[in-house]
Amino acid sequence: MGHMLNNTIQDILIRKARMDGKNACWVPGTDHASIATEAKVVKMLREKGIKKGDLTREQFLEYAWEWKEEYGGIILKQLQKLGASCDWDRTAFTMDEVRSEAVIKVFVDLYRKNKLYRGKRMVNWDPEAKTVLSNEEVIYGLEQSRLFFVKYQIEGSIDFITVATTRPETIPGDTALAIHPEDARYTHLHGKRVIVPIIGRVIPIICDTYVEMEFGTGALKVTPAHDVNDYEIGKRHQLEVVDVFNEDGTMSPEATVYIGEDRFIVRKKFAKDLEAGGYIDKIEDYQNNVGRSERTNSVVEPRLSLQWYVDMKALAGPAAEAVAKDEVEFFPKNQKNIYRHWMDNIKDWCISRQLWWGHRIPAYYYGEDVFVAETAEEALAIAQEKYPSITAEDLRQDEDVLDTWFSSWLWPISVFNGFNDRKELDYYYPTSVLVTGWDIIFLWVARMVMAGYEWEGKRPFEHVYFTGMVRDKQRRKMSKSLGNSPDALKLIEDFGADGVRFGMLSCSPAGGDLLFDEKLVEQGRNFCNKIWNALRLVDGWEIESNLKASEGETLAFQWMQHKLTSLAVDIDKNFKEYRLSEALISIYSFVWTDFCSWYLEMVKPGFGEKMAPQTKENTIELFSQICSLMHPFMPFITEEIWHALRERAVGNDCILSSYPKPGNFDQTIIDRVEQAKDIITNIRDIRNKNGIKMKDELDVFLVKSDRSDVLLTQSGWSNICIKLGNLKQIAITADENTAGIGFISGTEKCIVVMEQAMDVAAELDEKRKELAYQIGFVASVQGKLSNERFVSGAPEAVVAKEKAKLADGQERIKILEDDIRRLEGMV
RNA sequence: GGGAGAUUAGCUCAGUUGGUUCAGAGCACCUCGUUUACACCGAGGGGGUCGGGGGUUCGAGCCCCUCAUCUCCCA
Repeated sequence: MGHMLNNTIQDILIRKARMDGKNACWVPGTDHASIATEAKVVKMLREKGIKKGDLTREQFLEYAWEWKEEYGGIILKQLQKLGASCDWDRTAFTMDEVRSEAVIKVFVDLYRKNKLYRGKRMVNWDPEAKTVLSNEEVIYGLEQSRLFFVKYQIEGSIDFITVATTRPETIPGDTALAIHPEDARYTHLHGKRVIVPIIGRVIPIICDTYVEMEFGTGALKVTPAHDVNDYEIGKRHQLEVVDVFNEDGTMSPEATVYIGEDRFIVRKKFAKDLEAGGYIDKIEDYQNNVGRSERTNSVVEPRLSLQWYVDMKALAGPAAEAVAKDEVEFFPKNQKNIYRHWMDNIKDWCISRQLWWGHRIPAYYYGEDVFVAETAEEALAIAQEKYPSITAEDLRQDEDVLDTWFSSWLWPISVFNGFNDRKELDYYYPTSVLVTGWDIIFLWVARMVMAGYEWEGKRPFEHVYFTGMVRDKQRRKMSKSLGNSPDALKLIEDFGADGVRFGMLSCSPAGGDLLFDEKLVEQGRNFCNKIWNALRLVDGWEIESNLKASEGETLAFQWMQHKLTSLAVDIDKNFKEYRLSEALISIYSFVWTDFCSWYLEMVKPGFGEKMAPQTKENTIELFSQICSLMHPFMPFITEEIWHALRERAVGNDCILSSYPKPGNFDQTIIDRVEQAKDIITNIRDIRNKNGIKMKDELDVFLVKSDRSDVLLTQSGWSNICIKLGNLKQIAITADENTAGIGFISGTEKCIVVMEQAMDVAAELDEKRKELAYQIGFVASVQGKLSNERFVSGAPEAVVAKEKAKLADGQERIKILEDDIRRLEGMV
């Protein structure tokens, strides 16, 4: 679902840009997701009874490519179903030829610039995938485990010191026992040594302030090969490093016990042995934070290993500055802080992955020497400078592949083949906008910015729009592994692509998470249905060529035109700030409420009647503009309607129509019609409350005033009121005591003439409430205006507004008081 | 432990630089509806002390402080 939201947003932006007349280029593509894919392929092979170890690298890759061909297209297919208007013939893949070449070039380039190195580090190791994981790929969670209190005998003594550990299986790797230097309980042990239970190794007791005196017994076993902190302690005290695990999480020969057996089985067995040997003091239930691989869910093992690293400090500078100075602008803004914080604490990037599916590292070894080159031949040539006699067979290429992100971070450049050919790059780079989820701001966004400055010296994109995460109703992130993601293609089938797009977007402000609910796409579908029915209505109108558009129809059309322009102003603003959800909602309400519920009703001919050609033409024009307005959000239905509305020349398509532009509009026309709507709504309410049927025609009067005169002289104004209010007439009266139910619209007193008895008491009650409200209103305004500091301090326009409010309020109070007096006389 | 953010209607969320009594949308809810585009609908309506407290200001949902609750990120 994340993909659906993300791509809906990208499609909206690209369609809008295209309709604005820009050369809009959207390159679709996928990455090779090395860990996930390799895991899937291994699993598939296992189901076929094939073990990865039985295959050569080449054989395995053949299967992997097959798998990729079969399943890799799913995302792209979903995109197409969703209506994504990509430049499909540019479709790129991180492992295709162009992109692979870029990866290798970049690796070599960084190596030669000394920004890439090989080093031994403690890494997050996934024993199931047999690969290194980045911090971002490890998920920590509280898990129930047991805390073993193990007794270590002091050398040359019968005394013991007890150590608490959750991992007894690492005891064979212990090379020291650490205590806090100020821990009074253990002062007498300074300089002594202890014997590792069962193993028999004699190890020193060391003092280190890292030890927490309050935790466990205050004594810590140190296993430098299997714990990040222990490794640091080990370095400080020059401890021996004993690696007791193999790469698949089984015990290594160095462990000397249970060699080849799995770490978790050994944990149980070894604990039993300890117990049998009398080494266990006690065992407590314990909750601790356990890291698991995001891909395989196996418990991550800290492991010491030789890996390739990118020197991030060498790349971070310009990238950090670019975002700080908004040269690369983030939407929403708050992501800036998160980015800065990460940049300030940047760590080197481990890019080796112990997998086959990916770009094989272009490093070639001869003994202890490393030669880095784009090809084996080139590497050989370099090697021969030092060792003239060696041949290609003597060089051994690194077995590992590169982290997938090491190819993704080049995307803004590599999709244009920019490392090879500048033609397209010069035209399209820097790109305009990147749309992505905030969860990969470090993995992807930050690194793309770095790569952009490193190789192009320029930002890769101007804007980054971070979408929220799609979550289920329980606020869990939707993911394939959780299985809580609805089937996107099924959703599209059930609700239509436009319905799904609408639903996803209508509730998705920039950066805010989206709680997915089928109700949302249902609303989208309903909207599509509504528009479609509007088309059916307009389509069915028959014209009578000698009819002229009525004044009411003309005013209705003008009102819509001005309102549409006013809407275009809002939309333009919303697009500039990436407030797409707001833009969509404003269009939704314009189409459903203003166009369907009001405009179409204003111009709709009576039963069996025909319509003026101009009115139909106006309506089709309006509807076409609405199609353009909605098109980026709902491309399918708008295109369909665009062509159903009228015959159009080949190539005259909604997708290429010009997006309605912001411009000047006449607020007066809008306001007058809005007031007509208000009056009509009031009349309908009065009908409702008094049980007056819609088909009973009513007389309505506006009490004479300058403003009511203006309204009634507006051409077409009364026609609209009469039609939608189903009135006999709407006219001015000088008699404010005309019998009937009164209401106020703006500052106008209106009276609906009643032929039947009305509920005077209820009417009075309502009027009194209204009066109380108005009195409060006027009092608050008066309070402001009588405040010397407000009048002198606030801007003139604000003061003027307040004065107008006061006058309006006083006017309304007067009308209400008169009306109440009149009603009281009727009781 | 460090950092970021949130708290507005029954639910999910808007509310842009403080300026209408400004509190808004959708869904849900209530009343009415066989007018031939649409019940995936129409007309109308009810509903919130903007988490608590304090402050700045002529004016606070918006700015500041504080408390409470929650979420996320990093270690």
